[in-house]
Amino acid sequence: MTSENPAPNRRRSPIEPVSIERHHCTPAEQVRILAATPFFRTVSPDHMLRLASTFRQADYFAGASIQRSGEPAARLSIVAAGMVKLVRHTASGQDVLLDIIGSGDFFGSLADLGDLTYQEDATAHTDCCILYTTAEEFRQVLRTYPEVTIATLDLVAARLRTAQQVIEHISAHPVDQRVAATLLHFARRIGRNVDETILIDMPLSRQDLADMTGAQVETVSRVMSEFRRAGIIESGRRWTAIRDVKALENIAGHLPLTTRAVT
Amino acid sequence: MTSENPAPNRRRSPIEPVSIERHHCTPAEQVRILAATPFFRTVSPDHMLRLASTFRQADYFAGASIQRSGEPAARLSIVAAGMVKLVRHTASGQDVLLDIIGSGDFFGSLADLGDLTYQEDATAHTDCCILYTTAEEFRQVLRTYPEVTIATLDLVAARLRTAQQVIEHISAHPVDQRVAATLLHFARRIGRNVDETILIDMPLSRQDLADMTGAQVETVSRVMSEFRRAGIIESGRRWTAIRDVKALENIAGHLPLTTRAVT
DNA sequence: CGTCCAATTGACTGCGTTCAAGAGCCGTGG
DNA sequence: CCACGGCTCTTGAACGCAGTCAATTGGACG
Repeated sequence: MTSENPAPNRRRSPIEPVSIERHHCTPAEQVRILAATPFFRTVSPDHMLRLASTFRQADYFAGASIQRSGEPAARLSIVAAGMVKLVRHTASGQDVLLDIIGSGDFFGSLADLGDLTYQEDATAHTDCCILYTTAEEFRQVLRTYPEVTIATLDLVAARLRTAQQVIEHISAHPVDQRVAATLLHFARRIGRNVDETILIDMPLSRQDLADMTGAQVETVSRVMSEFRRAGIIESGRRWTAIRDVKALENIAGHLPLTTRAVT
Repeated sequence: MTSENPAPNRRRSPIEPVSIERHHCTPAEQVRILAATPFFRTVSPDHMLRLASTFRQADYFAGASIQRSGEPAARLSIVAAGMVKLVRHTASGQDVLLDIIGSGDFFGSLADLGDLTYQEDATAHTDCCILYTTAEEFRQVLRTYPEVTIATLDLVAARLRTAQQVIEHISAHPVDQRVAATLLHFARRIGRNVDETILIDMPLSRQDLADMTGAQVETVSRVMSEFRRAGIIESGRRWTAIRDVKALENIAGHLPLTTRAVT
């Protein structure tokens, strides 16, 4: 049987042509993307033009390194397209995956004086397009546009709250609950309703889930198999689908890792 | 034997008269304390006077509840004197202690729109004095004084970095390393050099350490006994002393939980 | 068709939790 | 001043969740 003729019991991958990520943005697109970002929603279009000119662009193929921990924290980066992994490598060799972020999200330095070096690696999780400015230039933007500073504060505060939620989960909940919460986290951010299920259309390996939940690959695999056997989820190479959100929420303890539904 | 005549083998508690925390601040002290806070360092004295008038004061005895998670996030609070515990109670009954903060630190709501209810309990860890303003008033302050917004952003960004460090530790390091890192965390914040040791002059129960490291009381007790037997630490009812910082740093993996030396 | 890597599953180990009992320390009240 | 009660802390012993090691499967791609 070919891929045109799916197996009877298992529906075929719901992401049709493996949508190719945009790999480069025109200047007009840059402005549009930046303006839509939580940072700059309040900025008027003409100011936005000048402001966007302080940003440069860089494209990366999946797997490429964007920034490395320990390097001087020189840039503030915003994801224009694609997804970026934020990873801390520990001395013991275990990786800690802080988050996988998408279009409109930021990473890098906010130019806090104490923030002299990057604390984590940023890697292109898919092919992606990054808009970046220097820490100093962004600092200048903050001084010029106070409403941007407030927006930035809200973004960082939201991320702090998420981080504290993660601390709670890793401190006090068993692995299956943490995996469930992580799946709901992505469902809320990028989930789309498809065929009575919530489709998470992104690569999310067992290793990724393990690094996000502070667990081992094998453990996550067992948990995911359990979920699959219970009819709660379904997953393929580049996607995961939640068939029974209620069940997942029950397992996660009614406490999803992120509240915001939109990015 | 009286407390004037210490036991031969064990030096007596190094905190002399169990210093009584100030329990109420005069208006002048309020202004001085607020002005010394990272929020308002850049504000000129005359502006500071007006600004301080938006704050009210409340005093709490040790153990008293200051805010409860789930309540509407109406206040931004700053610790004027004493120490405050920030705790999340989990459904399973286990507590997660996010931090114990002191003079100049803040907690509560930054008036982020999404931050509608408190995410954690705040409890008076010692007798303490809290200066608070409403979330709305503080929002107005941010709009009026952009440099305060930038300072706030830096504070929240620093706290985010600390939280991510905690995530790394709890995800990837065994309990003894986490306890060591937590002791160093407090040593850097409030440690004083006394008799070749670093004295952490605050109540810090095994339960507190357990809740901060995501471990159980018994496990922390074993680890601390191990440290004591190795001559690394010494501890009493209201204090902990580090005799061998290098050893602790080695155990923690040269990665203390906080970098800043001053509050 | 063969190679490579992710995922799965099983068996065993061990760190940390859980359960339980005892020791130390302190405030209180007789 | 000492005895009592309640608390935290400590230590021991057994259990269990998750980690580790190892072998196999399965899917993607050249």
